[in-house]
Amino acid sequence: MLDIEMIMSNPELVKKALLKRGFEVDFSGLIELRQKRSELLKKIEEVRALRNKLSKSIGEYKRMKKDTTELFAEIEKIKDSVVRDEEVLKETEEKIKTFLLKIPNIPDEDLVAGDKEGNVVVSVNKDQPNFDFPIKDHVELATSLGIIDYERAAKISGKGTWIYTGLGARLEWALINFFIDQHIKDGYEFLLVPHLLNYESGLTAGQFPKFEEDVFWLEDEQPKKFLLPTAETALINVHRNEILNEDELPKKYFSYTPCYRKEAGSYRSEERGMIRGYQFNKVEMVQFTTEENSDDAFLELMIKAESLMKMLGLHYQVSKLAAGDVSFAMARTFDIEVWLPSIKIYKEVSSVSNSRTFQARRGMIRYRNKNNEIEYCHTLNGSGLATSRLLPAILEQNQQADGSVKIPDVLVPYLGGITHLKKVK
RNA sequence: GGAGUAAUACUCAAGUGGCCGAAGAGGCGCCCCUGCUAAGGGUGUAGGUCGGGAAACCGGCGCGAGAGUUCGAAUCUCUCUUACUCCGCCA
Repeated sequence: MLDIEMIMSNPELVKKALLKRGFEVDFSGLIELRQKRSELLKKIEEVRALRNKLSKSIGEYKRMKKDTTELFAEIEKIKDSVVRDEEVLKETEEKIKTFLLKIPNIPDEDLVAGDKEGNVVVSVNKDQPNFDFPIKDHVELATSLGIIDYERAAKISGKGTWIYTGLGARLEWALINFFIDQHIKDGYEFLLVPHLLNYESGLTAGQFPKFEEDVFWLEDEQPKKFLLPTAETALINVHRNEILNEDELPKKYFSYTPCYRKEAGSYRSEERGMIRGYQFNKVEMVQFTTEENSDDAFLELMIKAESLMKMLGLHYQVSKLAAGDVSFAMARTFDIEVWLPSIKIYKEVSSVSNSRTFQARRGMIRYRNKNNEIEYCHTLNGSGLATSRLLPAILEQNQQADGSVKIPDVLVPYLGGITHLKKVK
């Protein structure tokens, strides 16, 4: 949520900034609502103050056994005068909130305007791998190595799913464990979080109200719950409605969860296999920090995510997203995209973002600074990393002429010393 | 899933309609005493949010959340949430 005071004091500037992400907004309605709110509030508070005073007097009179008829007559005069105003005020505030909740975050100044065509590759790790043999895509590889079972997954669940089998499951798990160990080493606290979240959590993270359609709902639960689309949604909400102390910041957390997403019918042929599914695995990092340390935290998350990729020895690029490609709640995002040789495309395996105070305002995530003032936290998140997309990349980038796949060295200890996945048929 | 109890400030806790934004204790701040690591005395301190104001300050809301009764609600009524206890079921 944006700071309403900022919008009120500079609507044109905010409007212009949002236009960078292709979001057109007209604040004239909001300004009117604020005006209305201000007038109503003044009126209502005056009447309430008078009423409180009179009520207090009644108490005093009664204790002194004095006659209260006059006071009651006076109170009768103002009693219902603002009832209607109170209703209108409530509606007005509701409208203001609803409006604000649908405004996306302001992109950082250094972002280029426009949609994802404006994304810029800011760095590249390693050269694209060269193959002196006809390469296979990850679906072929996974099938011939016997590490993924798509057909049985379709049988027991449906489309957009798969089963990791045998060494496939162990490889996926090795990735997750490797990441977990790295984050622990870097001083991040490991949280295993609920996967079924309440509405408020989605609202704070910025998924709702705009993207309620994109998640899976459990309608039978009352109040209804949704399956988290990323661990970020849970992690960001850990300190909702809390006031932290500055000296306990930054808070650094990470979690492993499956991510459940509807991905409404957007399958392209290039996204077959494990590139896009209803459920995928991801290790996610989150930081709560101060404005002062916000940019450093972003850098840290970036470096951490990249270092994981480097340790895996994969070819990837880092993209700085254009304003229009940055998601609703975020002010800036850098993506790490891994190279998939079969389709000659880079696919996102990590997204590092800074929401600034956007999520904190929605969820009242605050801290008390050294001067004893209350401020909003800055919240940041970054995948570290999305394992379900890494496995295909490892298969494709590390495939050998004989159809086997070399396991990245750092994962070998997690696989009981296995160095290669070998063909089973 | 059933039945019951509870939710008050940083923590514990008192408070069944007005004198309660809230006793008391701990904690924390300051001062004194003592002197060697643990104790004594005094004193101060109550959050948050919205609005007005240059400020001092004034006012609205606020005792888990929401609604209601009332001139007036921490206190009465209803709904919800959460925690605990017992029973049932279950990895």
